Amino acid sequence: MATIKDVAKAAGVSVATVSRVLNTSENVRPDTVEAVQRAIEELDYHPNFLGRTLRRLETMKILVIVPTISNQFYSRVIRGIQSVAHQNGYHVMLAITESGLDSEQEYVQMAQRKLVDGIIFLHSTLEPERINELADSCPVVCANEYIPHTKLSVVSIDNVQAGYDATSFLLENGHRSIAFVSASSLYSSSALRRDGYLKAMAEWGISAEESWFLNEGLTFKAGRRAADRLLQMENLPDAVFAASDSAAIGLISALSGHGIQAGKDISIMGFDNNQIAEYYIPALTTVSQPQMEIGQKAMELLINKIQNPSCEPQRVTLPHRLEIRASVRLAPSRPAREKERKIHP
Amino acid sequence: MATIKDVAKAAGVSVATVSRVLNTSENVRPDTVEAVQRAIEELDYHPNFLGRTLRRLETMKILVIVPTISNQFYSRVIRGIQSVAHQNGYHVMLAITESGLDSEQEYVQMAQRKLVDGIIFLHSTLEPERINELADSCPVVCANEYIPHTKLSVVSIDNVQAGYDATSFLLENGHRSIAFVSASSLYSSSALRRDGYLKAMAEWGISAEESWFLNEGLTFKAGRRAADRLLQMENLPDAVFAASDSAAIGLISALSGHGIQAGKDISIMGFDNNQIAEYYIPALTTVSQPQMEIGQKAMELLINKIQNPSCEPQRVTLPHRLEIRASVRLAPSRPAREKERKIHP
DNA sequence: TTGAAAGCGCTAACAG
DNA sequence: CTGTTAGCGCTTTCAA
Repeated sequence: MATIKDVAKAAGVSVATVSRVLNTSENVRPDTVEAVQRAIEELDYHPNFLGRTLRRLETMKILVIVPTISNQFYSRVIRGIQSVAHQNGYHVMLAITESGLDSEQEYVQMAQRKLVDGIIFLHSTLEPERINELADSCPVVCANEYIPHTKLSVVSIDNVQAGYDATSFLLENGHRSIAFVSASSLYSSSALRRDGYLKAMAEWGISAEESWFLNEGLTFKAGRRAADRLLQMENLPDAVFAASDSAAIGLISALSGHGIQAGKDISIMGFDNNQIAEYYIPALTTVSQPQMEIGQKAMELLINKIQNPSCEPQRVTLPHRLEIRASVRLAPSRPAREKERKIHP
Repeated sequence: MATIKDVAKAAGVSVATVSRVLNTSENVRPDTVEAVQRAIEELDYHPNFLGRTLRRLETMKILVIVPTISNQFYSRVIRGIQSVAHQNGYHVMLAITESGLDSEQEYVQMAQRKLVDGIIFLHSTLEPERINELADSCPVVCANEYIPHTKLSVVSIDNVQAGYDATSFLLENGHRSIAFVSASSLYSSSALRRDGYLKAMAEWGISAEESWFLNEGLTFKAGRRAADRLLQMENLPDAVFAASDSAAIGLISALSGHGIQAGKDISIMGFDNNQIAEYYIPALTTVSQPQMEIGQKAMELLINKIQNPSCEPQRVTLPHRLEIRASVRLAPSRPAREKERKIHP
């Protein structure tokens, strides 16, 4: 491996000059530049960025902590992050915490060890104090989930409003008994959507029954479990609002195995508008989130924080949208043209 | 930021001793260890790994080049990679090349610049020569796709056999006119599955018609496009073999919009056994790949290559399996118990 | 416009 | 068992 020294020697200049050429800096005579470049070419030299990194004490890497990438919601947020990262010369490292294989704690150390310049949490199970500690020594932002008792920047939709809109839509279309499938309150988003759900129900004067809350989780399997519980009830609810498309699909699939058709015998509302929602049979009515934008904005905030560590944390709310398809039975009177209503925060 | 020097000073020892303690090395008196640890505690010292990295000239990072992470196939392979990486102290960086946003070339430079210790390609659009060049200066392995004219280790299923098995299954169940949806030959896996398809068709004395080859791609949208073409044919084929579950689902969804039911009016075979396959309606008959294992094995090969650069490239073939569900109509005579036949390479 | 030299933070011989 | 010392490869003052 040729080093900068070898190039300097070959070009008959000092390492400082080579360094200048590498960084396309000015103040080098054109013929010197050329000589250096020839030497680089001849030696097939590639600068070792570790040296630069150590010297500059910046890695140009950021860490994204994500529960799973099997869910399209996260993969789209990550794409958003990656696009902005790339535009700004950053590289993205992923910490997938699912299954506890990689302890979050362990990854957080990477920041303290200066292996990354910042962290984006797409979800966290760490205690707020630990996060605050971390945030004191390293730029951190949250996307999608809000971590209580911390003063971090966070970008997400208005989950309360989204839960409210989804539930209202069900109510407006004549559904009254509405079950709610979500993750436990480990996810702030789930808890907030539930608040929205409760608010809408209250407005219509309906008090939700205890049995309607199915905290089975957000996965396909969770949906299936929720279906099992639904099937054991005396009265099947009119509708189910699931806090993820995967859960909604698990639900529909399991119910269909018992001859219950979504969109006909029962209405199912999903959340996220994953690509499959459009292709599922029946196509899923769901709440669409601007996933790419969430990622992009989060990365922008992080870069801002890296460049200007003393800046104030921000709370960015992006718009969601109801995506009306076939899995929710509409009231006969409902006009068809109201296909996509955009709700701004 | 406290450095190793500060700790040394505070503990009244040399930096070498601190370094020894950090690396849990032997040969340090217990009370010295304790003194150092106290100093570390007091100063809230976190070692800066960049120093170590530069010194050891190894980053303990590997790069995974992947076309997309929105497809569950890739996310599972990545999980496999990550699990083995983690066990061995490596961290994973992702290069998502989809949409040409991140040029592959650019990422490959990271290896040359010593920012990563090795690369796993899940797919590549680089010319074979460039890959070979790269492989000369950096450990590289391929997973899933085979890159022709290169001498890299690669781990995948036997795609010819898988294509053959899937097609044979359709043939055995009475289907004769079978369309084939796949990506263009940019993906070696697609080309190989096609070979298997042709082999099976030939064995049954059926010559595939030109119009049966629908090289629309592997995405949901590709499946939809394939459906459009199917619908324009004079005679709808008996069955379609799609080289991905997403394409199969796009297909089924689009056909269903025209009143054609998969599993009844037409048979659809998918590929990959994504989680959705089980939850789709109708559930997808598909070829299951051991995605996690592919990733794990690839990472093992890479680590081996890193530790022993002169080792010979290997070709690892993992078993696939037919997953029989509802989207393929079975011949009446077919015994039900042959539910899962495992085919070893 | 260029070079010499001092590190970035850490590790690893080599002495003692 | 511990300290001294010489770098890893690069950038960046400071002089010349």
